Amino acid sequence: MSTGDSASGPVRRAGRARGRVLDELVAGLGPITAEDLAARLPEVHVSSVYRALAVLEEEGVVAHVHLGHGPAVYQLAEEADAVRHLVCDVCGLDVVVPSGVFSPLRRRLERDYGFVLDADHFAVVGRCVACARATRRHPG
Amino acid sequence: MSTGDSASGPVRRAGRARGRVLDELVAGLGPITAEDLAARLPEVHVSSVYRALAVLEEEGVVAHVHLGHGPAVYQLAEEADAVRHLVCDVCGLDVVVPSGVFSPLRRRLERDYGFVLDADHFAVVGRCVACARATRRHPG
DNA sequence: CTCATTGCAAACGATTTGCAGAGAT
DNA sequence: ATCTCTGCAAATCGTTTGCAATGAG
Repeated sequence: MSTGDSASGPVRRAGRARGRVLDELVAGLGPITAEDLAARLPEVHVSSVYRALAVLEEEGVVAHVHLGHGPAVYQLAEEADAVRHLVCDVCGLDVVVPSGVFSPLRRRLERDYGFVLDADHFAVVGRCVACARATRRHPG
Repeated sequence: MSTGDSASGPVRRAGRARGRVLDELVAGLGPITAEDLAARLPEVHVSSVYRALAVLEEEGVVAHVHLGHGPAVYQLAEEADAVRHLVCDVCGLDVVVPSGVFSPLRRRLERDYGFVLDADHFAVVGRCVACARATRRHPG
C-alpha cells in the first residue's frame, strides 16, 4: 500500500508528438480536429497525434467533442468546461453557448429518468439561424 | 406547370431490397441498424439496404437516428416522431423519452440563439441510472 | 538499459460509390 | 426497350492498432 498507486498506469516519458500537440492546443486555436492538428505538425504523424491526444485526455488536460456528422474536435479541458456546442447540421456552424443553458433539461432528465446528461461530449444538433431560415421549404 | 413536378426525381420501380427492408421495419423491430437489417435479409446486400433506406427516407417513410458512438438506427418515421433518444455512453442503453421533454430547451435555444434544435436526428448522450451510479469513482 | 513513445502501414467500422448485370414497367 | 434497381467490390472517412525502430529516464 505504499508504492502501489492503483490507477497510476505507465510512467510517462515526454516525446516529440505530445509536446507539439499540447503546444498547439495551448496556442489557443480553439476546437480543432486531430487531422488539422497533424497538418500543422509536419513532424508528427496523425496516429501519433491521436495517441498524444488520448494520453492528454487521460490526464484531464484535453477534452474532445463530437460535432454532429463531422470529426471530433479537441481542446484544452479548461477551455471546454463552461461551454456547450450547438452544431448546424446543414452548414456545420458551431454555436457555442454557456453550459447553464442545459441545466433545466439536465435536472429534468436526472430526476425523471435517472439519466445523467453529458452535453459536453456530444454536440447538440440542429440548424443555425441562417440555415433554419433557408430550410423553410423554399418560400413561395 | 402541369407534368413538371419540380422535385419529383426518378420514377421509382419496386425492387426486392426495398420491399424486404420496408417489410422488416413494418414488422416493428423498433430502431435497428442497417447491418442488422441486412443480417435478417440474406438475399439483400448491405449496400442495397443502405440504398433502400435512403430512398425510403427521401419519401418520408423512414427516419434514422445517430446513437452516440454506435451506428445509426432506422425506424418508421411515424414511430420515431414522438420520441427522443437518450443513449448511455457506457453501456449503450437507449432510453426513449417523449419529445415534450425537450420543448423548454428547444424554445430557449430558438429564442436566445435562433438555433432550431433537431433532437430527433442525433441522440442525446450521457449515462443511464445504472452506469451513472457505477461511474461515481469506485465508492469506498 | 528499459520501457514509453513514435512512425508507418495496415486494419477498422460504418457508410458510400462505380460499374456491369438483373429486373420492373 | 428503357431506365431503375441490385450485387459486388473497392473506395471513403475518421480513428485505432501491430510492429519495429527511436528516444527519454
